[in-house]
Amino acid sequence: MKRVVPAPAASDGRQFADPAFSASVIAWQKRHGRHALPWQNTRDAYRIWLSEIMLQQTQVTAVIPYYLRFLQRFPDVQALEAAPSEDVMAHWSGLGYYTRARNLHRCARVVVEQHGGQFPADPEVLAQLPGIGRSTAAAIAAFAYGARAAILDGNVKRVFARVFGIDGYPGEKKVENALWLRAEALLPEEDIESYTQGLMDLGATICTRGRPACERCPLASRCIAFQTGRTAELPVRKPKKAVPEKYVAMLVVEHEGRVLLQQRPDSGIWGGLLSLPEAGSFTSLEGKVSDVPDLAEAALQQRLAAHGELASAERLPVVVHVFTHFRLHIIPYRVRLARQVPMAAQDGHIWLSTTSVAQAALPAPIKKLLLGIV
DNA sequence: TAAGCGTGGAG
DNA sequence: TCTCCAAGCTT
Repeated sequence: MKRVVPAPAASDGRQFADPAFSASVIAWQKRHGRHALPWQNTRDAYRIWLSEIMLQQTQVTAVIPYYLRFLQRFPDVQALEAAPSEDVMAHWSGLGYYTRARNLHRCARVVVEQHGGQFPADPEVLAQLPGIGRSTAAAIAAFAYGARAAILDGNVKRVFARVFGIDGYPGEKKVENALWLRAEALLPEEDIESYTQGLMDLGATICTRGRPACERCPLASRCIAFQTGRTAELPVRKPKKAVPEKYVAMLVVEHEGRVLLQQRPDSGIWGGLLSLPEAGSFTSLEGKVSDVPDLAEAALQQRLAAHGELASAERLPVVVHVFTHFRLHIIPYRVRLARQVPMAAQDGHIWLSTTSVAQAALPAPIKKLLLGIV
């Protein structure tokens, strides 16, 4: 005897389709959305690409001045492709996540060399380029070419988690897949630009993390979080973890109006940037803070043997810099040399004029430290 | 799959 | 002062 089996839920997300949803977003965006950001009102794929990369994990207000300076120096993909990497890194200095800058430069080369200087219109092709993932590819394709492609950034995740009452941390694969399914299913047939921008604008100006303005939200009547008083709980927070403490001694070696810097490796923190030479480092798990001076002194002597004769050394105040995943205590030593040993770019060392510090490809806290003392 | 990767603004 | 995390991608 046969049992009646309920039809399996469509795994392609068709059951989530809802034209009224996108209609609400589009109508709201046209009337209340943002229309004057520096990267809007253009179809220039280069400008749109640049903005999307800068905006990854970075807020609009932080991006705007960098975007304008970058565009002035590198007005098109050919200019960027032809530029030396130090120049590119210098214009990214302070914006963070520096892999983005190196991938940006790599991507410019690929676009010029393999795509005739034209960004592809197909999101799947875009997503093959360095630094461009699924969501960024969709945003570029939508804004530059009107392509029908779904984004899923932090704004969309927040809006969807609340409107559809989706539990679970969105960083979790299972939850993210469920969100992508909604994103694809809810795409309108037309007016992709307004819809895509509308989702971002809703998340940025109405459906904010704290104190969302639900009374002005066009989706409130269909929002599960709003109806059930759960806007403060959704989306589910990232599980908290202990933040490791790291300590590093850094050398501020000055001589005749120049400061000694060292190129950092491409991988790891501040990858590809210049920074101060280091002399001893450890995490809170390995040793004690009180050991740092001794570690530094020892490394100091070795280092100085390569670069000159030590005239004086002085401890500077500790700089604490907080990253997303650890806290760094920088213990700077100000060192003056009696004479400078002739030195080529060994180990990636360079002498930088102190008047050039503000323009250099330095990490934010190092630039700030140097500008305060040289 | 989850961890690594910056910085600054908001609350 | 402290917590949280933003227009995510890469390995």
